[in-house]
Amino acid sequence: MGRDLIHTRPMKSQPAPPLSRRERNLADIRARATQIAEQIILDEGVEGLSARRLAKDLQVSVGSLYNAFGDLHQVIRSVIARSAELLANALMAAVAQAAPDKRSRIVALGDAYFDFAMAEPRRWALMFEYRAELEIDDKARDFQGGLLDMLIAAGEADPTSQTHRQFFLVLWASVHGVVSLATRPTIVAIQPELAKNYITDLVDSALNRFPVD
Amino acid sequence: MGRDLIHTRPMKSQPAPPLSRRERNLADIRARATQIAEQIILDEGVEGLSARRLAKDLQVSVGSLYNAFGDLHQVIRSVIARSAELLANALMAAVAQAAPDKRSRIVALGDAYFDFAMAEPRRWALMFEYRAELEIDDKARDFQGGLLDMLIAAGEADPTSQTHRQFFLVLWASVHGVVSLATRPTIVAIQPELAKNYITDLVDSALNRFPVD
DNA sequence: ATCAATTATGAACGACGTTCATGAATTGGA
DNA sequence: TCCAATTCATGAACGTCGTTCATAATTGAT
Repeated sequence: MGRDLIHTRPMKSQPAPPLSRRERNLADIRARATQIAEQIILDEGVEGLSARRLAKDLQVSVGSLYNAFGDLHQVIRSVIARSAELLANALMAAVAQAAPDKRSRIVALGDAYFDFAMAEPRRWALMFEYRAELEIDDKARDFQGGLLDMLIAAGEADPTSQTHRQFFLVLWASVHGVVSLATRPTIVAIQPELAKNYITDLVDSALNRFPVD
Repeated sequence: MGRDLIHTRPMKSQPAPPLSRRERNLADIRARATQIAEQIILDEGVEGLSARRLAKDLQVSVGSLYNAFGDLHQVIRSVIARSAELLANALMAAVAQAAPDKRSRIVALGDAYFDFAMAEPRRWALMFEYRAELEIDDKARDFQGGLLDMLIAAGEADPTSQTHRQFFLVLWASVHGVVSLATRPTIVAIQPELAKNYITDLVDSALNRFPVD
């Protein structure tokens, strides 16, 4: 199972940070476990992930896995954290490439959010629909607050104004809802090509009603 | 596209068709199992439900439970079906009590959808965010199509027009998204009292943009 | 080379979903 | 009423799950 598409294993070169062998091994296990767990979740959903299987794929004992993570939830949290980075990067790239007017930037954000979810629905579901005891997670809250801030910045709104924040929160929620329905096969179908129009409509509609300007 | 909103399957039937003792017992187990499973799910989420625990609470062997349901997923499906009835009833009651103009009716629908989710978040999550192998469920699709029909009727729109259907689908998706964020504690907070305003705004915004009238 | 501290290991524990042989109960026809 | 035939209830059993733990191996520093 050698599927290392990326060189995440730093071999034994460039020991600028004096990481002990133990620490390096621990970090290595954590990194590889996150990678493999992510692949399993993307392929089969979070239900397909198990400690034993992860350990076997890692060529490591269950005990070692638990020594590196303490909990299977922590592995999942790690995948969520990585996914948060990916989403943030995708959104930042979208605004960067968008035309410099705020309508274009907001539409670009909505489209990118939608594309991200449709490209890997299970990853999106893990981030926004996975309910587990890891509910009370400050990092998740911060991350999602960051998404909102990004949207507010794209809209050139006042990040300190509660009115503005709420306004863009509803906009995000609306796009979020379209994505939630679109990624769910059991729900009345939303064709992907139409969803983009929906999002554009939502943004236009929102901008028309934006308080002050 | 005509579909029954509710699949009224009377669980506990004592009427004319003479139910054999076996059938009655089977039906009784199914009804009680659904009831107890619902309570567990409402209290602890769907993760708290297990066949052994359900059987013990039912004072019945696991085998009997499997004889009545064949699958634990079927018990969950049964709870979902019951929840679908509850939501449909709540929405119908909301339109019935609303003022007779379409704006009031649509707002009432949105508010009722929100109230339903906030009153029992785990039930709502089970219906709309629970991802399992029961994905390909025609009944769920029909039910959700029924919800959309109800909304279209409340908006006095043309149920055969794809444009109208899509329009109200986006409206539903928007409210759905607000609910999805509001029921999720890890996500940036949406205060319940504000959410109602959001929904009203969404409806007004939608009605302003409604094609033709 | 020695040794205390840390890490790796996999057997073990209890709980899970599900199946199955076994025995008890119910049925319809005699 | 009785009796096969059919159906149902039961709990032990299977494999897997998350997690723990005594034990063995390995480490860094001497």
